[in-house]
Amino acid sequence: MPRKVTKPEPKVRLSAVDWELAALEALAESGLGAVAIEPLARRLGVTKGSFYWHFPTREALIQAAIERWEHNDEEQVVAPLAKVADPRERVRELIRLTSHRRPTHTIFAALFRAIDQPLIGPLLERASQRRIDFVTHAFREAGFDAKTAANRARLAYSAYVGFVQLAHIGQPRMTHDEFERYIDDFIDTLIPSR
Amino acid sequence: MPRKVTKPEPKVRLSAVDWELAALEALAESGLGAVAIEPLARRLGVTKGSFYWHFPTREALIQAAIERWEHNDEEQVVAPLAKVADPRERVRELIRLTSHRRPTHTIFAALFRAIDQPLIGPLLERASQRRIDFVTHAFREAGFDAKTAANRARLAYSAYVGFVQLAHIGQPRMTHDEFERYIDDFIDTLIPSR
DNA sequence: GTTCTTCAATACTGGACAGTATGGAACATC
DNA sequence: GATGTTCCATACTGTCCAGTATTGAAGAAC
Repeated sequence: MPRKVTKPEPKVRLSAVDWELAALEALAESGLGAVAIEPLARRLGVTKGSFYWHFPTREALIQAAIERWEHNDEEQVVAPLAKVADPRERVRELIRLTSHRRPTHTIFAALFRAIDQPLIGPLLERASQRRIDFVTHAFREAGFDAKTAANRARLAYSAYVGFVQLAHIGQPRMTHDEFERYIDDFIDTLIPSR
Repeated sequence: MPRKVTKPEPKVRLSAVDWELAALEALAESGLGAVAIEPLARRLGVTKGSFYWHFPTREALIQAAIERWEHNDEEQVVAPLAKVADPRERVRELIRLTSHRRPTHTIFAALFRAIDQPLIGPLLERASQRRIDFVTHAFREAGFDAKTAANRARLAYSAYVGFVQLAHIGQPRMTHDEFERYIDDFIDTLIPSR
């Protein structure tokens, strides 16, 4: 017997971090609009009285949550890849890493759907710039000239952003093998093996 | 002297079409959330009493508006291209056509940000499938095998979707020439000139 | 010029949520 | 075991919007 659809977690006591994590969860599941005090409170089994002790405002929660995500994302995606010496292999790894859905990419997609919101736009601008720079640098190391490297990085990143959106409606209805084949083609197209 | 920021259009009398066009305008400017009866009424210089004469519900308005967009889009983008005989040239034209911002692409981007909404998801699924099929078919005619054509079409469409999103925050801050060069590289990458 | 149809204004109800104010319960500390 | 701190509940207010009900006004039809 499921304990209740929206698990009102009879947690003893909450901290600000609990609210941040719940916010990210709601964001991933149902978008930024679902990051609302009262629904989150219901979800956590408390009332909004709790929330306003930990945060002054909804915006502060969103701020804290996305900072947490940004930090976590940097740590789990960018940092591990910096160690890969061969630039072609580095890009291959990046694509492989980002092409398999993980919670952080679900959040990434949700953020893009909220790109109009005041805090989210600048966040995505920063994140996008970092990623594009990362790939541009790798392409340069791989021997492309500056302009070509920049363009190809933009192309790769755009394709990633688009793919993440499409995956959200399950548009590229593919089997696992088809998907792998797609990724391989993707890589071959962007990084021709000379 | 601007007549007033939100132009309360002292129009004599409105039709359902006026509401649909206003809905599309609001959608393009501020997303689906802005397609709300009362704000639109203010914008049109009337009250919601008018709206509920023409439409039974907000959903009906959205339905009508996106149908209008879908029809218009089919007529202005897909149809003209079907005439281009050479498949490579056809894809080139498509990319050129869709890479320069026009109102319909702004709407396309806004729709993607509302992909969670009940009416929008299925719409984008249909539209995406049509576009991907279109490009896949062109690639097949250009001599690619079935799988490669499908993958490359997916890649191209994903890049388009991502690009449209990024353009919304002005992320690929490019001059006109840089942009043209980017498009050329994009085309060369996807359709190598043998 | 009266009647019918079309469009719009006014004045509601109701729901969802942000934010405030205040009181209460549990816990630690001394 | 009284006191202070931490966390939460309750009970508000205010805002925005969907949807309904009713009335009113302008033009068309007769």
